[in-house]
Amino acid sequence: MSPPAAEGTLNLGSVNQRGHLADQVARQLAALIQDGTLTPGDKLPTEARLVEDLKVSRSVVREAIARLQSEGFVESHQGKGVFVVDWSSRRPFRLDGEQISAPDDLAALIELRVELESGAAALAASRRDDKECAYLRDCVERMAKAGDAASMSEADLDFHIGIAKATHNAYYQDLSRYLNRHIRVAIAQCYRPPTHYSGTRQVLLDEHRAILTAIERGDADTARSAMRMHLSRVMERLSLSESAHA
Amino acid sequence: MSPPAAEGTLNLGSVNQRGHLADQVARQLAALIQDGTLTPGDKLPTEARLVEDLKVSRSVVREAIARLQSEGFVESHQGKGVFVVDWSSRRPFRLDGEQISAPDDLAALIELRVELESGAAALAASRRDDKECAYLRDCVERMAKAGDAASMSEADLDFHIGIAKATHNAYYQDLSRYLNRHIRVAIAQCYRPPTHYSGTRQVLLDEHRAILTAIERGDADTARSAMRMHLSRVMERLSLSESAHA
DNA sequence: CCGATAAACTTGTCAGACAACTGACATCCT
DNA sequence: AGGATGTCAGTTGTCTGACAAGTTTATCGG
Repeated sequence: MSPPAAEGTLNLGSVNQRGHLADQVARQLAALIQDGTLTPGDKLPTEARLVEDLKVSRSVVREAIARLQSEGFVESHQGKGVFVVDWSSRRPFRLDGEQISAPDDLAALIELRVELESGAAALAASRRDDKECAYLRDCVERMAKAGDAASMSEADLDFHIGIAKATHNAYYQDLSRYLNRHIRVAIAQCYRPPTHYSGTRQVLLDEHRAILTAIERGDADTARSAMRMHLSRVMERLSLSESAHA
Repeated sequence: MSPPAAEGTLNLGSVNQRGHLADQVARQLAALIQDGTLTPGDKLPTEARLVEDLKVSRSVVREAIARLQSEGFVESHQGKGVFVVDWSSRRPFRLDGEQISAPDDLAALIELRVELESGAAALAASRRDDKECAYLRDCVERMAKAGDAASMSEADLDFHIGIAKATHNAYYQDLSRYLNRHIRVAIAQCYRPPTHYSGTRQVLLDEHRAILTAIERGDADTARSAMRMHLSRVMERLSLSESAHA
């Protein structure tokens, strides 16, 4: 544990970023924590100091600190101060918008998704009930009938979420939902919407059907392999195979 | 999108829970969001209404809402109100303390960890460098020399974090670190510290060495299998095998 | 009826005051 | 000399009131 940062020595500058002041202060302080200027155990400057240095009201400072607390960066102790915690293992797993702008970030994220959803497919094969199978079947049918990329994408998302649900494991569901959402947002930002997808449409359908069939049959290993193959090919189609690690 | 909840009809009761008021209000509102009383698109009661109903100051309400924003539950729009977002896919993946108190919760979480760390081991086998191998070797040696359960556990944790690092994928590292921490905290809460672990110590060492050897050899498939076997056995040792899904 | 303006409503920020808590230091008692 | 108790300064937690900025609703005039 390093000695507490001396008050007044933090490079706080002025608040000059976008968004509301409390947002800005929270982001500024988070940056100091994430770049190692403030390390676990360090005490943040007092509220009074921050008010003076940042030229904002105490309410703004307090709201910023409330945010940092919720984000798992700090803990506040009345009468003592606000301290940086061991956030690297306590901060909820989150994907920040700016983090996924580069192809290698997206590739790394999809790589994680490959593992997660392969496992989900295997569990779903073991645990799905008839209703869940019917839902997955419906998703694949909707994909087959989709008239545009958006409908296709929505049915695709529902398929993947349906599989996570069929695992009967809430953590899989939560994480899968979160990853799926962010990956789709990132893809939409990085890649032009395909004007035609007919070239890959049949391939996509075949891949989804293979996954569905394995799940229906209760064949965990085949479901796992089919999902892995499907998602690995997503990566190839996005030309990401060589970008997953720096 | 359901019509906004009518103001005044929320069962807000009084603030009577532990912790600071802003914490309590945030938790209370989060519960309303998570139990479906407030659904995505719904507008929260105004600050003035909350102040009146909860009999707290406006600062407390604002700090609570700041927390909910950071937690991914709501967005606030000046002049309009505070609205519940589609939080189920936008809220960072988090593990709340109370969530992991039952064996079936812990089993579900370990089940997720099995997939994640199996994948990590495979990637680490493909990507590790000599320095990372040396670090893993050191961890296993520390485990072999550990004089008590705490030292063993610490070396074990470092081994797993070292593997996640060797994936060269930041998402794996973040998620692995987060899962490992929470699983250890949950195990410590649910299970008595083993007074003797000599019965399983050799087995544990052998399992870790098998993983290490596969990683050193760059054998992704064997590393994956060895890690899967190791963690599945952790579940068995904790008598969790039959608890992973309800 | 439609467009412009004013008023009302809602969140964002500021400032000041007091409450509750912590730690350091001084004083008192054994 | 050592331990217990009290005081004070510093820090966070809460409350109150005021004004700024943005949105929605109501009013007025053509």
